[in-house]
Amino acid sequence: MARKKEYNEEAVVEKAPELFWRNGYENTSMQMLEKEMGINKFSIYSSFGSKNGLFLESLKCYKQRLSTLMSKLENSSNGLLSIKLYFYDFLEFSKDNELSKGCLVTNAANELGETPDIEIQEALVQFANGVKLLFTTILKQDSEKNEFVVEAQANYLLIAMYGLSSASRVFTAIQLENYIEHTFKNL
Amino acid sequence: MARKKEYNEEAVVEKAPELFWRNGYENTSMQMLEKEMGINKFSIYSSFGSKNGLFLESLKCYKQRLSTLMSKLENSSNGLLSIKLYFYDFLEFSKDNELSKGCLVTNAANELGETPDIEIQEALVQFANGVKLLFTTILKQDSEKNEFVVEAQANYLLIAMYGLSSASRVFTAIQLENYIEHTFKNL
DNA sequence: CCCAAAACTAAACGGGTGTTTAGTTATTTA
DNA sequence: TAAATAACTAAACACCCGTTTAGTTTTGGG
Repeated sequence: MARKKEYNEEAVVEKAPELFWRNGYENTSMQMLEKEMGINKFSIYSSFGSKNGLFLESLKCYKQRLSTLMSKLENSSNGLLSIKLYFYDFLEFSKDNELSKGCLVTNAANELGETPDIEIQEALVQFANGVKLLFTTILKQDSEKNEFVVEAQANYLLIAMYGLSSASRVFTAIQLENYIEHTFKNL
Repeated sequence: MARKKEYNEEAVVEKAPELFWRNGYENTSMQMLEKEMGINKFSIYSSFGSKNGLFLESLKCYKQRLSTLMSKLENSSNGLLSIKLYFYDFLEFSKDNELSKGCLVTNAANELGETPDIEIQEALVQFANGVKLLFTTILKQDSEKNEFVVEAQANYLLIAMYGLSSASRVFTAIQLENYIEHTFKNL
């Protein structure tokens, strides 16, 4: 064997999501990542293979951070009210200054071009499936709803969440609160 | 005087929005624009000044195309039902293949970085204001709604439209239809 | 008819991108 | 302690970007 790494991979990768989240994939350069992560390009490439690889690891980090909110929802028992709270929690979670950074996953989806990277696309789809499943589980707490209603409402809420994430980067907190309240009035 | 232009500015600029719409601003290169518009870079620069200038002109084109739908809504008298129809009309308008290209304005907003171009930002805000004003006008057709309700609902519908545009690039037609129906359920 | 001016072509420009590669330093093991 | 090997530094790589510029062609007015 030989020389040891001077950095901890799991520690430095934590610095990457913030940049991708704030600037998007294309507008985050290796130069910025070098500076933010505190290691140079060679080390990034030897640890993560490519910018794409690093982004995929960043997605994992992001999901883990968001898992706090998702666990809270998963362990709640107030049905729709809990989901509404999740919407508000998400806004708080993604708050940057007066505006929000949106959602790393949604931002990445909005950035997808005509020929998207398959691995990234797959990661985004899986994340969406996870959120929808979570909504479905909570909605089923209300035994009055049959499976078709649950399916339709979960779909509705998934798209509403997607829209909220995207819109949160542009609209004010008051407007977003108004949006959430109206969104749940319809259920 | 001297030589005449071999192309018509108003004709060639019509080709640009499609590219920006489909690929976004950053992922549309001058090379692609040259090919699509059928004139070379020098001509583009002498007619539109810069890539930014061309994009601003493209936004104008896009607004004009969308104005067909907006006029239809403006001249309707079925209140909320007309707005719902506008949502469906928009999906049809933005249809590409099985998925949609979304909305050029929304796509641009989703692409905005930390220090956005002022002119572009202004154009996007003005567009949003126009849509909101249109929704407000239609909502006022229902005399039962006081001004606060109208304001809140217009805001809600604006964000819902923003979300729908963003989501339309990712979700299926059935999912989007389900979203629209839920959106208008309790207004 | 000729010359000035505008429109064209095409190449070059400077800079930034993601990625790779020499060359050096440090550490482990035999 | 010496050879081997992995981690580091930093420069170079090839490419693409938006933009400009030199040089040519076309045109219209004096």
